[in-house]
Amino acid sequence: MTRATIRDVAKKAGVGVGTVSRVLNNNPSVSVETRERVLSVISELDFTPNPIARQLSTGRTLTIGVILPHLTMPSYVERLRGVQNALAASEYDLVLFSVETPEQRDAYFDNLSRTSRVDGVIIISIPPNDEQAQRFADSLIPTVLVDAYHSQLNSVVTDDFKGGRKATRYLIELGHKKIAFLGDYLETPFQPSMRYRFNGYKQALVDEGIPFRSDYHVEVENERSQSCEMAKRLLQLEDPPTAIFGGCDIQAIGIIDGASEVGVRIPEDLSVIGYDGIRDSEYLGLTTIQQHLFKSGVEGVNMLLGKLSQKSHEPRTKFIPFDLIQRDTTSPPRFEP
Amino acid sequence: MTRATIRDVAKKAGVGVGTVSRVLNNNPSVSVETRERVLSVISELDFTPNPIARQLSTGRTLTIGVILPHLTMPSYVERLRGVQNALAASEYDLVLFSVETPEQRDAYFDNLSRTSRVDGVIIISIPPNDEQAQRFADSLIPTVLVDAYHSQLNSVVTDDFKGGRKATRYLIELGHKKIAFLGDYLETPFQPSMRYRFNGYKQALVDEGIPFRSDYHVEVENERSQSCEMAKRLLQLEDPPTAIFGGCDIQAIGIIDGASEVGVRIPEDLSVIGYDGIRDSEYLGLTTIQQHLFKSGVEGVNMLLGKLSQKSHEPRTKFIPFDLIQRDTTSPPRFEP
DNA sequence: CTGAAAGCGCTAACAA
DNA sequence: TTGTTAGCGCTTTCAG
Repeated sequence: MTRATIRDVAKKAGVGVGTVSRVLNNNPSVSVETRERVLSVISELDFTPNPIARQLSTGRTLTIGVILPHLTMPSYVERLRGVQNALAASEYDLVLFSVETPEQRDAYFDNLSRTSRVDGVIIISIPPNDEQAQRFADSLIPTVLVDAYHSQLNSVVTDDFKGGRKATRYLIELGHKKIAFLGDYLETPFQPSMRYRFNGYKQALVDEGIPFRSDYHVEVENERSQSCEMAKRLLQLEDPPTAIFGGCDIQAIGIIDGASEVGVRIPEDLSVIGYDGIRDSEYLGLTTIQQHLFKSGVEGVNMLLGKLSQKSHEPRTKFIPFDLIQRDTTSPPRFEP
Repeated sequence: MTRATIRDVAKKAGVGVGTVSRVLNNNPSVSVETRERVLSVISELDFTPNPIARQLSTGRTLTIGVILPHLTMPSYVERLRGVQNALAASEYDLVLFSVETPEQRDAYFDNLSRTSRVDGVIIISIPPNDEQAQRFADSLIPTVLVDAYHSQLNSVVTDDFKGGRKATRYLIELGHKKIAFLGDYLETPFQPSMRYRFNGYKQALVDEGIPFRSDYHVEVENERSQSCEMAKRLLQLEDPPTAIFGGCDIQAIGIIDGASEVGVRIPEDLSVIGYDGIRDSEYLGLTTIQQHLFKSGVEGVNMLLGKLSQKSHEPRTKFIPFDLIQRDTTSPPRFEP
C-alpha cells in the first residue's frame, strides 16, 4: 500500500493542501477547529510528510555532512561523538563520510562542496588544500573544520604547538634533560598537527638551552605495536632518554609496552607523557595533554549552526584549551645528570 | 550566484531537458554528438544535478539509515566501520542515528519506519520490540539487524550461547573447575546477547557436571574500572576462582587490571578469557572469542543491498562464525584441585 | 534519437 | 482564515 500524501489528507478533511501544510508547520493562522479536523485525519491516515519533497520545496536538506578519517583511531571517534551529540539535539541529520585514501577525500570534498545534498559540512582532522578550501568558501554551504585549520574557513582547533611545548616544558621542569619524541611521520598529506607538536617540543628544548638530538626523534605509524618496538630501540640506545613524549596517547601506550618489555620501570626509570586524553589514558594512569576531543566536536557543531542561522561570513577560528593531566607515568629523573 | 539547473543546460545546449537528463543517466539513446554537446555545456556551466530533486522524482533516497548505541564501546564502532566500509563501495550514503536513551531509540525506530527518508536501515546491537519489528516489516523499507535478532526481520548475528559455552568449555578443558563469569547486568532493555553468553557458560558447566555457584557470577557496567573492582572482590573470596570469563573484552581487561592490583599473576594464578576480539585484546595478548565485528557490519550491508535489489521478503538470518583465539591469558590451573 | 509535458509531495505567494 | 496555484529540479512517459 502506498503512503498517504498531503493531498489525500486535504481531500479527506475537506480542506486545501495549503491548509494541511500550515498545520504541519504550526502556522498560527489556522482556526482551532480546522486544525483539529486536519490533525485527526492525519493520524487516521497515519500520514507522515515526505521529507524529500519538503527539502526540494524549501531548499534545505536538514542534514549535515561529516567528513573524517576512517574510524580506526579513538580520537576521531571521540570527536565524532561530540558532533553526533550536538547534532542530535538539533533538527539536523548526520551523514557520515569516512575517508580512507586521498582520492576518496578529494571525491568527498568535491562532491559536498558542489552538490546541495547537505546544508553544512564538518570536516574532522583533514586539512583541505587551498583549492578545496576555496571551493567550500565560495559554495553556499557553511563549513567548519575541527582539528584542522585553513585561513579561508571556520575552524575549531587546539594549539598543538603550545601543547607540545607545554608537555616538554613539564618534563624539563621535572628535571629531565634527555627527552625523546616519538610520533607520527611528519610528512603526511593529512594532518599537520603532529608537526606542530613536534615543533613545540623543539621550541621547549631551545628555550631551555637543551640541544635537539635527532637520535631522540623517531617516527612511527600511529599505532601501538610499532611504537612499542621503536620505544625499545630508544631505550636501548647507549645514552637512552629519561623521558619520552608520545605524539599521541596510542603511541605513549606503545612506549609503556616497550618499557615494560625491556624491564624499564615507569615512572622510576622513564617518564612518559602522551597527547590527546583518550579514555585509555585514564585507565592506564598516563600523564597526558588532555585535548577535550568530545568538546571540539560539540563546538564545531555550534559554530556551524551559528553560521547556518545568521549568515555571517568572516571565517572564525576557535581555540579549545588543553590541560596537562598529571598522572602516574611521569616523575623526576632517577639520577642527577 | 545561484546554481545551474538542468534547464539552463538544456537551453544553452539547444536541447530539451529530457535529453540532458538522458545523458546524465547514461541513457544509450542519445546520439554521440548531442551527448558531447551537452557534456561540454555541463562542464562549462559547472553543473551538478541536484540529488534532492532526483530523489523526489525517482522515489529513492540513496541513503541508508544506521541506528546504533552511542559510540562509547569499541565493538559498536568496529561494526559501524564494517557498515561504513561496505556502504562506501555502494551508491548509498550513510545517515547515522546514535541512541542514548530508550526514548531516543523509540523515536528513531518510529521515524525511520514511517517516513521515507532512507531506502533501508541497519540496526546495530539494539533489538526492536515486537511492535517495532512489525512496523519495520510492514513498511516498504528493508531492514536488517546486526548483532540483534527478531523473527520478523533479517539479521546478522553470532551465536552467543555457543560462544559462551565454547569459552567455558575451553577453560574446563584446560583443567579449570572454579570458573567465574563477570559480565553485564543481565536484565537490560537493550541487548540480550550477554544473557546468551551467560547461559552458554552455565550450560558448559552443567555439561561437565560442575555446579553453578552464584558467588562466581558478578554483574557490572560494561566498563573497565568497575570490572577491575569486582574482579578483585572475586579474587579475594575465600575460595577464589582459578579462571574468569569476562563477558566482553573490556571487562576482561578490567579483570586483568584487578588481578595485577592484588598481585595475582596471569596466566599462572588466574586464567582470563574475554569476548569480542576488539583491537585491544590483540595488544594485550588476551585470549578471547573473536566475533568478527567488522565483518558483521559488512554482511549486514550485503544482506540489505540484496533485499534492496530483489525484493525477496522472507526474513533471513545469517550466522557469523566466531573463533576462539588462544593467547597469553589462559593456561591450566596451577594446582590440581 | 529527441522534445514536450506530466508528475514526484511539499511550501509559499497570492487572492479571496 | 483559507483555497488555489506556481514552482523546487529532476525523471519518465508519450509523441513524433
